[in-house]
Amino acid sequence: MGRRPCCPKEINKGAWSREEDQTLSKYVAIHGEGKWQKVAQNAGLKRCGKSCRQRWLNYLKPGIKRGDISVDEEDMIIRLHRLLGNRWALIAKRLPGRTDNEIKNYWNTNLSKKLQKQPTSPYVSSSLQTSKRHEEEKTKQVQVAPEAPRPRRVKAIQYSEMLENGVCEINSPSNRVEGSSDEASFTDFLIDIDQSQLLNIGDDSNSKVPQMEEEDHTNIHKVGLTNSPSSSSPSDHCHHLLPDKFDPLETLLDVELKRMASFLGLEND
DNA sequence: AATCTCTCCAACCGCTTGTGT
DNA sequence: GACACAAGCGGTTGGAGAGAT
Repeated sequence: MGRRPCCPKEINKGAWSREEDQTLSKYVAIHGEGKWQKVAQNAGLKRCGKSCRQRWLNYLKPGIKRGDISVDEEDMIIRLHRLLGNRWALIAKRLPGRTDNEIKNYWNTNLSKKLQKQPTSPYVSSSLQTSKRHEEEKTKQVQVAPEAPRPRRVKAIQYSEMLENGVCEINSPSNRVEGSSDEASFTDFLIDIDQSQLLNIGDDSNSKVPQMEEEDHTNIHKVGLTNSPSSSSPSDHCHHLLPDKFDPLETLLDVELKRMASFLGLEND
């Protein structure tokens, strides 16, 4: 009993023809994205649903930018990679119009080689190195292990009110384990945050993170470090649903990206 | 001109996660 | 809780084109 094949036997493989692209584009334009297996069947494409999805998302979807990755984008990729490791999808979300596949390919074909040639500051692009302003930055670059711990995916998160000492505790309903202590489920959830990366951002004494942001991620730090048995039970606090999905990783990214924006003179973006 | 080697990138593949029943 | 299915993700592969010999 092997794995059930995800695709019919009679499927096309390899490069997509113009006709196939048109067929897929028309179908998605009419019926929308999703249900990719049905897209493949209903549109009359002899393709695997996954293949249709990938073709659409990486190539046909309106707004996809192709080629000519700018210096700014390159810097962004380098810095995001330092922060996130090989989480191409997350990196791609921060680069409008770029796909995870393209960024991954660009990294593998260009940046990884480029950075290999710069062993002393592996995460600083050549453009950055030429800038005096970036000289400081260079000394601060810390290489992230390629096998940096993978953050968990987090859905809706509840958090308790700010405590008197300014510590915010986070509770994730989806991660709460029946029968386990609240502390355990907290710890489980908090693995989501790579503390070394947090510290990497936070201990940057030279960084000019605006005060508000400093407070923001200080709180996140404390979330990760306040998980002591002495802390009061989360059930003691009234929980509030955040207005929107709150993703600690996103918060971290925002902090880092604001730094980047300021760095690149794009503060108003 | 022919052949080989290298580079790039679209596409494939297997695994994980989310969701519905 | 178990299962099935869909979607998402990242590593890898293979073909096309460019450059070298």
